[in-house]
Amino acid sequence: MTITQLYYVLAVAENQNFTKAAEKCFVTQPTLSMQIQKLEDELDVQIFDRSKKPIELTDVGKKIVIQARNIVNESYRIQDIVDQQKGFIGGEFKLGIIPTVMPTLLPMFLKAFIKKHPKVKLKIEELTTEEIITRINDGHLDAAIAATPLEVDTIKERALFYEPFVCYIPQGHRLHGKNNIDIAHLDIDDMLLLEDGHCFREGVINLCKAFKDHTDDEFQLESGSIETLIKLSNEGLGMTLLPYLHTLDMRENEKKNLHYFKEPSPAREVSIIFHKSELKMQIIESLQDVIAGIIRGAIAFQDVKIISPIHKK
Amino acid sequence: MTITQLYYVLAVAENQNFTKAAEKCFVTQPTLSMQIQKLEDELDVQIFDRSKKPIELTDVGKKIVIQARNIVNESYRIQDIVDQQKGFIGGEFKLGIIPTVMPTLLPMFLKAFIKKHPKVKLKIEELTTEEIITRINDGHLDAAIAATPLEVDTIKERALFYEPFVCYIPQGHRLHGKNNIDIAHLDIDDMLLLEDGHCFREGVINLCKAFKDHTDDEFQLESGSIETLIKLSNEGLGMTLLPYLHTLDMRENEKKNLHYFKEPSPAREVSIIFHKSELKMQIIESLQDVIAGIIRGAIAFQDVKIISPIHKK
DNA sequence: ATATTTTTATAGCCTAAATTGATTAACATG
DNA sequence: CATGTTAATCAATTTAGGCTATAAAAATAT
Repeated sequence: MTITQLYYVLAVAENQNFTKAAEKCFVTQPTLSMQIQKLEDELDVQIFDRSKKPIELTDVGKKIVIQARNIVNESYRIQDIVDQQKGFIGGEFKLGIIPTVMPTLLPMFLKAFIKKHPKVKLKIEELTTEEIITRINDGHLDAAIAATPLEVDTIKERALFYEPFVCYIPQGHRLHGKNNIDIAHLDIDDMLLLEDGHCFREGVINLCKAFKDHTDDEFQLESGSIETLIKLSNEGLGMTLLPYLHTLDMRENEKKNLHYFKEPSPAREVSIIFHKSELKMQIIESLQDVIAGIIRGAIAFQDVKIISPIHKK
Repeated sequence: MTITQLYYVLAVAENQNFTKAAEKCFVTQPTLSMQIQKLEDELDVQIFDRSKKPIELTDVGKKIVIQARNIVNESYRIQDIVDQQKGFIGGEFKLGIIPTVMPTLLPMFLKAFIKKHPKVKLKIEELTTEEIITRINDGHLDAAIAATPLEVDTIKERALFYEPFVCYIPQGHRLHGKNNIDIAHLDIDDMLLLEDGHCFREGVINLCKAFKDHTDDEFQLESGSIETLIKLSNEGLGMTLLPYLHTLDMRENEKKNLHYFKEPSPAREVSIIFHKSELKMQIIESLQDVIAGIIRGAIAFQDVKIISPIHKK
């Protein structure tokens, strides 16, 4: 058994296809076929059920894949140990960011981070929380920035900052003009929400539900971006909630529609998250430092109440 | 990097010698030299400091060895998964047993276990607790039977039974004839003890210390076996404590000298212990079942007070 | 039902890597 | 200084991994 063989198994299991997996591994398909057969012979067990199309894992195969993932990850850590010893911070680093954090936070820290670590090849992807969790678990992401707590036991979290929710209430709305909004005043029915899949949406729903038990899940107006949300709100279609950082670079005439919650303001916890195996931990910690340093000053709310970003049934 | 290379590194680290390590791996010394050099080249770091005699690990080397141990162990688990799937219970199984448990417990379960699992090649070694911990950690033991709790975070414990301490008090001793001995009556100064390194000794000391603060560590009479302890006691050199199972097959005239503690009787917890990686878990669980089944009935004390087997400073 | 496409397995070949035996170099020890 | 021990080096051999080409099997289209 070799680490390479295990790596091939992972590739085939992921792609459910020898040919595609071979491309990902930069070898030819016969190479994969043979190495996997060799491993199956050695263990004297079928890992893949080749009678199914697309190809499937057998029951043992599934367990072997989990273990293979472990071993391959742990093998990466040896290079990690060496890098750490040498103080070398570099290589590819794949970071996921949720859509509602991406446009505001990324410009704040990206330059500083690249300057600090020119040898790190940052690859940033905008992904939903769900996609992030999958990719951290299968090793396709080294870390991510997401709203927490997530309660996923394979993933560790380190809080970066607490970002308050701010009300955007257009003129003519019943709450317009009021400041120090109380959570109890919110009504999910005149609240514009992001599309399904955004954890900020879940946060808002959780917040509203905290005071009113609302089982009807059919929200009428939904949008894919916060910018659109603001425009829809301006059209008089309802109020909406914005993450605090989004309110910093708004036009002056729109800023007039911002209304803050009375403290403790509801807020989301934004964290850097990563697999519990703690691979590339130096880079993660450095990124954490950079963001924490930049955010300090930008957000200065004292007392916040953290809203869960996950949908509870 | 290959699993084989990591295995070679472990062998050299353990033996501090390429030639001996090569023998253990069933390859020639140049093979080891070359493979380890190759790994060092690939990682671009020295794992061994070859200027020292005997050869030593570098600082990174030490960390790499820990990680290599992980990876090699995890790779064994793949075969474990396959075996488990097939319901195959077999292969080599290395079990350590502490000296004060060995002679009484081993005869009780050995036959039954061998009969239940004829394909398992049992290798049993009598070892002190300290040796057992080292060998479980470095993978030279699959499991062991020892007094617990040990508080070693790499090792898991499963209690098998609670074995009460029984007083052996020769005629003429101040406590002779009394039954329902109270712990408070014990005096470490007229207590015969096992040699250093036996955890039963530590247990007895902890027990005596519980009531009298005794800092003088110079015990006069010490012995390497419980049999000798009894003989010394018969010579009028003091009383001693015996593990309950030892009292079952004593001669009748010696049984007269046994005095039980009043409940809750002090007792040692005897457990099957194994590395947290839980390799060969089917065998371990089966062994646990066999021993638990046999001991049931042999020990029927209701209320016991567990004495720690470790020396606390 | 047949042709076409897609996908995996097989075979033969080549190259690179692992291993060995023999030898050398370095070092410690009597 | 000689001797024994131990790791490194070198050339030779074996083994294993990978490639190209091709066959076989299965799915899809005609």
